Amino acid sequence: MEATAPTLSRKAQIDQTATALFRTRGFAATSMRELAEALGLEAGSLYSHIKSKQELLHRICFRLADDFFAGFAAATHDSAEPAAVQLRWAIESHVRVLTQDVAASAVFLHEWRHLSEPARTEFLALRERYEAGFRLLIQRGIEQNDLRTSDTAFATLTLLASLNWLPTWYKPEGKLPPSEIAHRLADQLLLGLANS
Amino acid sequence: MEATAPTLSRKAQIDQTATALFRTRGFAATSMRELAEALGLEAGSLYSHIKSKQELLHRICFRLADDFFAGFAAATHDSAEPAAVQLRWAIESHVRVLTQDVAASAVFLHEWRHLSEPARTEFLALRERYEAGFRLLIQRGIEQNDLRTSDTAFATLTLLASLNWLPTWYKPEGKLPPSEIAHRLADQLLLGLANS
DNA sequence: TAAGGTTCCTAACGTTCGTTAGCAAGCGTA
DNA sequence: TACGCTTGCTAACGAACGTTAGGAACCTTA
Repeated sequence: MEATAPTLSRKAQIDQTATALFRTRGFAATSMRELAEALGLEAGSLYSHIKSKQELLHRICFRLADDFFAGFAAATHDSAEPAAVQLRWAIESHVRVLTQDVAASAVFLHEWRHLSEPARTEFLALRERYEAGFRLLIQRGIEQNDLRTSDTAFATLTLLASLNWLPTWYKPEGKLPPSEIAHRLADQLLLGLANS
Repeated sequence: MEATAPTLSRKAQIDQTATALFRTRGFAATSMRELAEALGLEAGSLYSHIKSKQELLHRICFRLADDFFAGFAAATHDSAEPAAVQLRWAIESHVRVLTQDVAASAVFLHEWRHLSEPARTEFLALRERYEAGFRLLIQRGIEQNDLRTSDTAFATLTLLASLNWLPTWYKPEGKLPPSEIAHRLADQLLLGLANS
């Protein structure tokens, strides 16, 4: 068992439906019977495909973590580029991952608390590593005199906060394409609201 | 019954403990037995003081909504002031409410989904009204040539997003006093990260 | 002392929860 | 045809859930 690619279709379907339910009702408030009904089958049948409810949450959260890291790595790959430019790319990559799967992003951002140990601790460590990446970019941007802020850690949190609120209001069918959203977000965060 | 001020102390104690638990474990994942144990009594005893678990969530959410509106009204009371200044005050008021009771703020921001109807709909309407207040300030700031943005609604969402992430990392015992946090947040959001 | 209110208890209710066991139908491959 | 794999079913398990009923101890006020 656990070979390369058997039984991926039905499992993926369960993941997707679970993601949508976890997003709107929350992990704890979503029952396996609800999930089963949304898929058109009985609760017990789910366990032919998954091991537990916890496993679903685990897969959703860590898959997205992988996506964020991959995007960040790509955005900061060209280290010859100024840090401020790399930061803008990292912001746009972050937004791209968020908009690519809004439901999974919302779960990733809000439902990770319900991960059982040791996954929860592992998740938080990953999150911290990711934030540290942004912090370093901002720090280097300041050294290169392209950015300014009184508190790097503070600025990092605020920046990611703005980005991470996106899944609460973003609608894939909205008029703004993800790339445009990413661009505007980066503009507003880097240039501010005030007229110079 | 339901007179002016009988039995307020124990009830308030329950509210406070429930707020802390709802924040860390989430509303759905917090059981009345857990809540009772945290207060040093049995589950059934809670119902001498409250009507239901739902009532607890309702009170927490709507009390904070009141606080936000009161703060906003005070911040924008002097309509002779430029909109950009009123906006800064409104931001600082928002941060003040958030930091005054971080646990309740976190519940307000994340657990309102579990309000049952019609409270949930009512809550969302209040939230929209509050956001509209900020939107109007930004709009007027643009007309008065003190602010600039390509999309008012967009800027409003981003601004509130930065503020609302605060309860996830703010520690009352931290080195920065709330007023300083409010000031820095307003600065970063209004002036941006980039060097002019 | 009597009355009323507050606070908390024990015990239990009906329901829902995540999960398991055992079985059967359908499938493609040998 | 026979095999193994996938997919799904029914039925049930023990546990936990929110909530209620009924009673007891305590405090204050009359």
